[in-house]
Amino acid sequence: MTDPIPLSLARLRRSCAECSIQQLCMPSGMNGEDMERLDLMARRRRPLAKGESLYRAGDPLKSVYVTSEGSFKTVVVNAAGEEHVLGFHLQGELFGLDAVGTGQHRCEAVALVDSQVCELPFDRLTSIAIKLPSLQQQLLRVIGQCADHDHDHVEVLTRRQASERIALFVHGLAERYRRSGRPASDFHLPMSRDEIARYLGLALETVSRGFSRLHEDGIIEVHGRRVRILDEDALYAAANGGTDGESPEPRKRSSG
Amino acid sequence: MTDPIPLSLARLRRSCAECSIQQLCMPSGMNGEDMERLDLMARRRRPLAKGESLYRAGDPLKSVYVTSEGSFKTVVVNAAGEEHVLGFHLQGELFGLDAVGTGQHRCEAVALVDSQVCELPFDRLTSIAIKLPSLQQQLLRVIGQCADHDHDHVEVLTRRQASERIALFVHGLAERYRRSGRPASDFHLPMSRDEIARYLGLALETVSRGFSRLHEDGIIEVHGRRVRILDEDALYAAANGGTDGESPEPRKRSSG
DNA sequence: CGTCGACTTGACTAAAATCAAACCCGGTGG
DNA sequence: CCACCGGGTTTGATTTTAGTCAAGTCGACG
Repeated sequence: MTDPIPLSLARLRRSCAECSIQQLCMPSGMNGEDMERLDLMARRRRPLAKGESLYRAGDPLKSVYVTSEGSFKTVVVNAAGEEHVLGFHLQGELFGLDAVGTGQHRCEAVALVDSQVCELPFDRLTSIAIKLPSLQQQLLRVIGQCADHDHDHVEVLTRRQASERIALFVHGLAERYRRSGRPASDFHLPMSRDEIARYLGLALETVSRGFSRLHEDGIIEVHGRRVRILDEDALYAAANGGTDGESPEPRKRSSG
Repeated sequence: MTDPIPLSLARLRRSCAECSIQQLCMPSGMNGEDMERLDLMARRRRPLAKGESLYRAGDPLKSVYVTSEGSFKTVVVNAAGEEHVLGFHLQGELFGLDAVGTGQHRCEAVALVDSQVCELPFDRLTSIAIKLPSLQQQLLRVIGQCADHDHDHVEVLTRRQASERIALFVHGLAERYRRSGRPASDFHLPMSRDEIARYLGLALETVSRGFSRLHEDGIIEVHGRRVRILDEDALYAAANGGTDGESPEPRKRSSG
């Protein structure tokens, strides 16, 4: 593993500016003392090397986390020993809320690449929220948005066609890159085909074929983990049964 | 549709005693005034006839709800016009939190049978929570538990085999009935095969076959919507690849 | 008693899983 | 510099599974 990236102050500022819960860390209606406390709290950053776990299933809820550099996956291992991927957590995104319900984490969070998290001790967060209605509101909203991610996941999983799931997945990633102020139509996948497959409930070969097919159709360009979206509308159409960009008649596959 | 059930006081008390968010309505460390306000708030009950919608996608967040009688489903209709079922909400269960993230409901809630909900205006809930730390804690926990339901749904959907999804679904229902103090191994499904199929991401015929198979195997007894669990361990095993109660060799299908 | 809707069952078809083999690329060492 | 290695990825051939189409059954209700 390579050494953890030394944290540059400029990068830190940028990552905070792009953070999904920026309003938690720097709410406007906050007095100096609270501000200072929250600032201290949120500053606690932690580096993780690729493959390292931030928490594991069964760990007690201590903190929630925001990816400040890199990316994470959350996984559960079922009774049969298979790993299911519950989510990917890109830069600026909050995760770790799976423990709020029971007080214990239900899944394991693993760094996909060398990464940094911003750690938010949960009890401090709630104790400040009690004093600060706007923070409480914001906290609730952020939690709600995490639930929305789960709903998005469900939406992907209920797509019948594998090709639709894959297109929707790529489209969703692009959306999230855009939201965090990063190029949305040209990016590097932090996760393997296998991990995508375990997220989409498919075999890894099926995922690979799906990517190839989108490439063939001129919707995206793929080269390993490098993805470039050529036609976002067609991608979205492909995610919804291909009623638009796709030809309704059975496609001719190559020349044979 | 039949008339809404007239609310009996006895039933009301019972349903409150079994409610998942009972601690929200009757927290212990609460002064008299708060108690009274919360009581008033929570008492607002509303009957819905089978098929009626409680809210629709796009509706602004007003309240969250607890099923006090009957049951609900939440659904989204996708671009292709297909209905996907996101969840079922049995007696005593909280729902409607899908609007917390954006302030608007993302899905529609429909009564599966003639039902009653206990309506909790969200702004009042949060404004009381600000004054009452224990309520805030509890509120967060309850929201977290709703997110857990979504995770359960994901877990079901990532099961490869249709039979596993179905077994896990039945098992999960039993769990929930048990939790709400109802018979857990002999119950009546409030939803149709079609609705189960749309929840599990399967064709309704596949769901029907799955039930029949569990019946054949002596794990459950099914007669339409009447379900009786004969062997809970085997059911759980069937949900996890059937490594236990199931025979590993290819099964002989009946006699002919 | 007939009708309707929900459910079940069967036969066939389409799709994705599986098994298996190549491929590409970055890194390593000769 | 080039041969070799290994992980991740792509591609192909085959098998298994669930979806689709279609017919039939069951039960509730008018």
